[in-house]
Amino acid sequence: MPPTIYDIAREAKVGIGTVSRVFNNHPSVSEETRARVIRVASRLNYRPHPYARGLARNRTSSILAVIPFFTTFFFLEILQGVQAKLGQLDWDMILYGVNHPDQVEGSLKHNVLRSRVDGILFFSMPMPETFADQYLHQKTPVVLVDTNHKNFDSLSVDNLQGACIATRHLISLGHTHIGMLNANLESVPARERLKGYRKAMTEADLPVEPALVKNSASPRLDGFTRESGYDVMGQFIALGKKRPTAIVVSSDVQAVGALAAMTDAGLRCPEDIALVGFDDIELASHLGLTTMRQPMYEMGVLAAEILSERLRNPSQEITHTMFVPKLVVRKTCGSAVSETALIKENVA
Amino acid sequence: MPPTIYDIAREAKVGIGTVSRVFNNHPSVSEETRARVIRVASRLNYRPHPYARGLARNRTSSILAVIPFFTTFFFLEILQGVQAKLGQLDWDMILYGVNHPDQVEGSLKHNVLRSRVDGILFFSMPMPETFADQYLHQKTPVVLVDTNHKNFDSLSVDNLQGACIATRHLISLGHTHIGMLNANLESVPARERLKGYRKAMTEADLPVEPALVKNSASPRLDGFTRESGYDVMGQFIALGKKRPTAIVVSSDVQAVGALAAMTDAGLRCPEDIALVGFDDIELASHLGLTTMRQPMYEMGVLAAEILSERLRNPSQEITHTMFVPKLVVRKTCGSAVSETALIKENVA
DNA sequence: AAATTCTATGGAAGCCCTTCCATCGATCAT
DNA sequence: ATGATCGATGGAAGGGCTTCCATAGAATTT
Repeated sequence: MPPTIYDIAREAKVGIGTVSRVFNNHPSVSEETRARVIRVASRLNYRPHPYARGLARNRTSSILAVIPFFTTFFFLEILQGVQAKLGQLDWDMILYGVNHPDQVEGSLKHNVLRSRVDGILFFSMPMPETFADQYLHQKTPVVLVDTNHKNFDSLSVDNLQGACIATRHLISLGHTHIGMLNANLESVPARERLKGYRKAMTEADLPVEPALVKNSASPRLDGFTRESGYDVMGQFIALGKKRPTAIVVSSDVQAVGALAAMTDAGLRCPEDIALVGFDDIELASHLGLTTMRQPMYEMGVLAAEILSERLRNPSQEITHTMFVPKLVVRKTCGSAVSETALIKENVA
Repeated sequence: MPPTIYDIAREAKVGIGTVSRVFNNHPSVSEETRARVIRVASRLNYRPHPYARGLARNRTSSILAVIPFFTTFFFLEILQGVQAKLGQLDWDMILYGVNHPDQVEGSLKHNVLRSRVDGILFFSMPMPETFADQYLHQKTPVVLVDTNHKNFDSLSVDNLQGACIATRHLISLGHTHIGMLNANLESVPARERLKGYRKAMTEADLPVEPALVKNSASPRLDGFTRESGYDVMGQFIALGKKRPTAIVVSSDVQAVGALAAMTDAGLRCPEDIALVGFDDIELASHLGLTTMRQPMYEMGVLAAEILSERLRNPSQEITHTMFVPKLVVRKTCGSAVSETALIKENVA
């Protein structure tokens, strides 16, 4: 049996209240007493029982991270950031992964409501209204990452701006015949990225040719898949000589498919068609894909910070923070990065 | 304020003991009473407070998963399996990621010992002896995944067998001049995989030529890196005409580097050199890499099962389970899989 | 009919903390 | 010296549950 606060109190010849005060850094404990208690506690290897604490304080010191297991694993890096912050705050992170988009509601119902937590981080999935109501009502703070809801703090990426930067990069390399390979326009990010592309083109006085703007119609993951990239790239290739010299692709996963389509058609990247991706998934560095990188670790840290802020002050104004992705130049736009340099990239 | 067991008892006109019994499926509650309690509870949206429960039962209904954030993310799939099982058992999973190999001990000390959990899943890292002692002493069950310790249950992959299967595959395709590109032999898996390669070669009466067995000397991640794959492949290529026609590579990450080295040298895979990888990381399917796949989801499920078994019966014999990886045939060994078929692979 | 067993139930005690109120001695102002 | 104030401390109450003991009544046995 691990020692309890009573054991410490007895051994240190103080009351339990004093021991508790020591462990909660309460000011009104004399230095001698504090030192004595700490000495005894560390001798007995005492650690406050988190559940007893939680019960008495009416908070759990743990938060729940709800992540999609079904999309790319880009949020793992975010989790690192989240955890870095949680560690400072002495919070635990309970992880709950949703396996399938359709299950969101069902599995939340069963699992998420069960565990009482101080707050929730909700990743990359639209939050079902029933849950929004639920959490709002029971006043559980929720921070959304990579998704949105007007009633909750959120962190997301400026897709418009990102696509704009990507397009400008291609323009700066001298391309004028630039296409956009998009995901399903049902998806908000896809629409935003399209706007960014349009904006950059217009700014540069380049025409936005409808024939060069293609998107997936696939409902699966809103078209953010390798297959959809492969298919849509096929349409571009079918344009023959009228095909674009460069394409802004709405995600790295699609870019992988697009590259495969090019290989199949005997086309070379970037010589025949240059590509810029979006996301900077792990794959991208391996393939030398030029892409837009989201500051994921930082987003994780900030997400945890915002959550802790809101716990401290529940009535503060709701914030929606936008991160602007950064251009990571590799090979698929024809810049002068050698394969060797690419390989070295991850060494540092 | 959420309702408590007292609210339910009052409303349902029973004692708190009865309510508790209902929620713990205790047999001696009459059907009418049980029904009435459940009705009231669901009307008031009652859920037992997990911390109060934990305190009273002296267990937490949560386990801790300690994973390395610094290696490849292959264990995410394992986590899916783990969670599938935990869900059935109504357990929570607290995630703790270690950011750097050197930090294992330090961060465990600070974070892991703090949270009381019923059990621990420890992934892919050698367990420091101090912790082994600690957990053994406080009788916290630990299950190791992808790592080993004689005093704890463990789940791992049969590296010898896997490498053997990979090598046999190359032999069956007619190769006789087969090399092995290995990681740092400091690493146990690397040594096992070498043994497997040797075994398959010997079985087939092929000579194991020292010149065709090369390994990384890099200490970083024991040479399981893209860079080391690139470098060692360079040595193979430098052999000129005496180079192998096929190579068993000790990990997919290294295979990616090896492929890059081949491209740089103007060699084609599989025409000039065929490759088999190991691990089946996400990348592998995108690159069409033939590789050895570990049944990760299943390992996760089993890990959780073993942990729950041990909780039920702490004195049972310690088990060490080996999984044999499966060969996934793609393109890098020259089998007749078209790029298109490859792309379709993930659709189903 | 009495004695025994069984089933269903109520609720006190206990799990380990935090927090608040009460107390005590010391310090300070008058 | 006296009353007021203050810092340090002890410990009861309370947080929401489980579990065990006690008990009432029904069912069974003698």
